[in-house]
Amino acid sequence: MTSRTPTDSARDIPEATVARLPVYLRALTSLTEQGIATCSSEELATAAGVNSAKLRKDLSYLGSYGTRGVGYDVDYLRYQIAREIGVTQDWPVVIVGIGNLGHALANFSGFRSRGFRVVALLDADPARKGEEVAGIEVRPFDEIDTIVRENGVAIGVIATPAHAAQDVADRMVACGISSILNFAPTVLTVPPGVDVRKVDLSIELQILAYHEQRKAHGEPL
Amino acid sequence: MTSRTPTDSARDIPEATVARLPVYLRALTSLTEQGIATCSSEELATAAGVNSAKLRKDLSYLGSYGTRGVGYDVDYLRYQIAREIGVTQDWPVVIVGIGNLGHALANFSGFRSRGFRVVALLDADPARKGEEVAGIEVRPFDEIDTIVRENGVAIGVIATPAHAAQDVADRMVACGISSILNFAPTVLTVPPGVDVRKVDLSIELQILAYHEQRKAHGEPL
DNA sequence: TAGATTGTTAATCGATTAACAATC
DNA sequence: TAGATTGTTAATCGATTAACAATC
Repeated sequence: MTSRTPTDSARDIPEATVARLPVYLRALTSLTEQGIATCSSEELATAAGVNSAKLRKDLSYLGSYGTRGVGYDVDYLRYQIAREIGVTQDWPVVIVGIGNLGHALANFSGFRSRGFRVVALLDADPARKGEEVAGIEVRPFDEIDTIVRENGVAIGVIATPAHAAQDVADRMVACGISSILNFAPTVLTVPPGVDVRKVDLSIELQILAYHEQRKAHGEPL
Repeated sequence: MTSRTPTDSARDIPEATVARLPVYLRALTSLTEQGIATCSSEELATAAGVNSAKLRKDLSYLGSYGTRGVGYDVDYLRYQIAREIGVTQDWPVVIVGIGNLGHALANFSGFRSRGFRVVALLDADPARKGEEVAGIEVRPFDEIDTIVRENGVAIGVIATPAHAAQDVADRMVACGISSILNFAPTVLTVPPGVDVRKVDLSIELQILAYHEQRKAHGEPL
């Protein structure tokens, strides 16, 4: 860390570390459920699937939440990481595109338990209005402005076909959403200040295929 | 590139590059569909959402498939990348866990068009035997050994609840699968030589939440 | 105190980027 | 030839890792 004042509690956390914090959070939750109150960096690292040097380095960006010679208090560390990520309160989320994938996302129970709350399901097809999925009413896409404003939505999920995704993203940005999780297999263009993350099934499979192909040809591991 | 013999056509492609090749592939397909036969690194980079220096560096690991002063032949480059990734033939794939997500995956049309073929849908619940999803019969999980052997399956997709995922992975590995795409929110332990990639909705959302939280607090972008 | 384990340092490794020589 | 654009170099930046001093 270069410089820190007491007020800006934690700055400059590397992206690679940010991406692992949710993994640590989950591992800690799992330890709590097993009734484990204290753990070493070695134990937590194993539960999270990383090595302990990386874990300690990552945690060092947040502060000093362990005790030398002892380890970490599971609940305390869990809370500190949750606070750092920002999931001590719920984030309202909208899902756009209620096809097969949208259905699956709406029904995903991990949402609620991990700091997110689906406030609306939106679909471009007006005929679907009033339909209910996972106890949430499907509403017309045009209502997005109202819904975002009324609920203070900052995060949007795109589960539409590829051809519709850019328009949906534009509309999301226009009504104030500044973080987008995109499941549509297309590159989105958004203004600076808007974060986009993508989840792409066929890209993941192709990465596996690349390595698989090399295994098959007798390459060294 | 350190050293290459004529026979080992392309070695030592960095992981970061491998992860982007599918993105280039998609961008090239899209250019073809637009009737564009030739493109510069700048144009392709824009379509893929990266900068042109990175694109050229990435392509340089595969070989020299462009023409200085001219650019790339879209179809030719597309084929070369597809060959490098290994998606010039179809890869047989099994999906385990036919809940909401499994349904969505089974119906995902991008599978077929991008080098993969779902040969079986497997579910632990014997009552679901005979059910049909996306024109594919749901079969009991126990038949996995037969199915993998008969179809030469190397890639498995796990779409089960978290608590079942490790058992499914063990069973996949036991019958010869060496690449796993895991949608269950849990860390999988597998032997060396087996590749696992994970897709995790709540982790992606938490990464967005972290950045969103900082925006809200007036941090610089 | 002795043993254990954190938090940090410093070295290494890998990825990105800008610039430009090569060359169509 | 002149203009355009690739493929490569080298510098920079960020991530990982091992080792260990600090300290409970």
